[in-house]
Amino acid sequence: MGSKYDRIAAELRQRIQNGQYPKGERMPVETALQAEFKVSLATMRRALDELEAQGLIEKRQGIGNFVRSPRTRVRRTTDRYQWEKDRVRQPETQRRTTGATEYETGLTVTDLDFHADYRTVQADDDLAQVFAVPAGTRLLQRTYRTRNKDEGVPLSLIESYLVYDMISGNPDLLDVSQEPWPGGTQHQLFTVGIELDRIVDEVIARPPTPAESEALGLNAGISVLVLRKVSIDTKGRTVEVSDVIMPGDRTELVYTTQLTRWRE
Amino acid sequence: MGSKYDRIAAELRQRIQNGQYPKGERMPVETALQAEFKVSLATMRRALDELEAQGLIEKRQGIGNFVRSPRTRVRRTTDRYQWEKDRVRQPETQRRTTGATEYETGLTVTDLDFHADYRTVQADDDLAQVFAVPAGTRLLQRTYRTRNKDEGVPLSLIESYLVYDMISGNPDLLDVSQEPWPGGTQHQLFTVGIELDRIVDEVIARPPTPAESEALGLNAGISVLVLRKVSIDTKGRTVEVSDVIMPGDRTELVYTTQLTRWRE
DNA sequence: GAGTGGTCTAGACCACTGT
DNA sequence: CAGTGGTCTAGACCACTCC
Repeated sequence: MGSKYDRIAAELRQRIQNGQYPKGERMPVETALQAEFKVSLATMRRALDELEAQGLIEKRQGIGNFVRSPRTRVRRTTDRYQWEKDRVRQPETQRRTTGATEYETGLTVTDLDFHADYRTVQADDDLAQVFAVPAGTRLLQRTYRTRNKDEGVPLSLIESYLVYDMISGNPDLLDVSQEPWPGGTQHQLFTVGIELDRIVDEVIARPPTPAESEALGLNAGISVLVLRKVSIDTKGRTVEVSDVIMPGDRTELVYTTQLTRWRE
Repeated sequence: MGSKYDRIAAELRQRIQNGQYPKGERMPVETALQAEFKVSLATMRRALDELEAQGLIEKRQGIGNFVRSPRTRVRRTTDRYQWEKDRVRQPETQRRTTGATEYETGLTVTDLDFHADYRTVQADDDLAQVFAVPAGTRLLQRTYRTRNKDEGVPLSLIESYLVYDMISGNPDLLDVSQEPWPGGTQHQLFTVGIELDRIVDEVIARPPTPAESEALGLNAGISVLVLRKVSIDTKGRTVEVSDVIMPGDRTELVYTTQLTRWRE
């Protein structure tokens, strides 16, 4: 804590907070700061690394170090789970047009970058346990990337798993060229007679793998939010497992827990 | 990507994954690795920093670098919101004894480290907006730390806010010495005639502040999960806002969304 | 080409841990 | 005390961005 770079980082944090280095602006160049604090370049850079890891600055090679403005986060609410279910039994024309904007951060047609990819894989121990099937059971693995229409960077990386034999009754579901499927996964399941009872989301945060960091365009020090979404049908079977990787600095998850009223 | 430290980090990752450096064990000392890869110490350490940021190793000064075994995560489910509500109207003896173990990761009596701290503060713009009150409104701020009985490190840092005038009808609620309150916050609210209708959780991940990093004993590169829990009563008022800071590498949040059945 | 941040070196010394 | 990782220096050269 008493190290030079810690004290320098603290001082620079101060300057950012009191507006001496304004949000979005470039900071003094490293050699200037080095001279001001009378330390070696390596030490100066170490201090700046601290600030980067705390998400306070962004380093851009060849240009400079910039004070970061807080990221606007995309809200992902779970209202859309019910909303998607309600749409399932509407006619297709309806499903295609229903205003998806309100839920545009979700798995809706208009904002998916459909480089969707289908594979059949064998359940590993982890997935076998969640689906309550033997390891090695054939699964359909679907890989998606959602992308904000405006930006180039993906909002999330998704891997979805379905038990192959549970959905093979409708060959269209096994065909990647059918994507995007109007009405979403719940409608796909509906075509093989499956109705969802509930969805369980498990949320963790962890450092990104190098591949995830690359794919999501993450800055150093930013974690990913990992959402495992488990869909359970009215017969109590796990019918879909979906792993969603989201950038930690651009995501906000919202969950509403409705409580039952007390009896009078 | 083609940098030396990246390639070294990748190679070491390999060795960890294939078990050449077993989980929990000490890695070769830095000077040995430096000699093996024929790089300077600084470069070697940079490679190891990468692995640390990815949560793969843990550096312990004066001892060595250790391969990390994956953290066991504490699950925080939202079932306990309803569970806590159900307990509210039970007699106190009941409330004190009901097995809290099942929900021990939550705000229950047995696992709270009650260095609770009460202050009255004025609502800043952020809180004023959430409570839908004018900025400057008097709030009761309660600060907690939950601590696992086994370990020394706090599991979470909590700041809870209540509108002062909404609860001042029961002076006990303003008195820190009344903590821990059997039955939890929902029971406290019950004593001033408030029944909760729903709870909205907003979840984000972000790098820790230095203070949080210190308090939670976080390793470098680990983010915190921040949960803002907003409690809304049956009259539609926001009655409590709670900010919970949890270590990203030791926490798992679980949310269940119940869907309504289709009409036959 | 000028200016910026990124990588790397070789070496010194400090701080912490266990014996 | 010996052995470990942590900090810091001074300087060289590379890679990227913009004019």
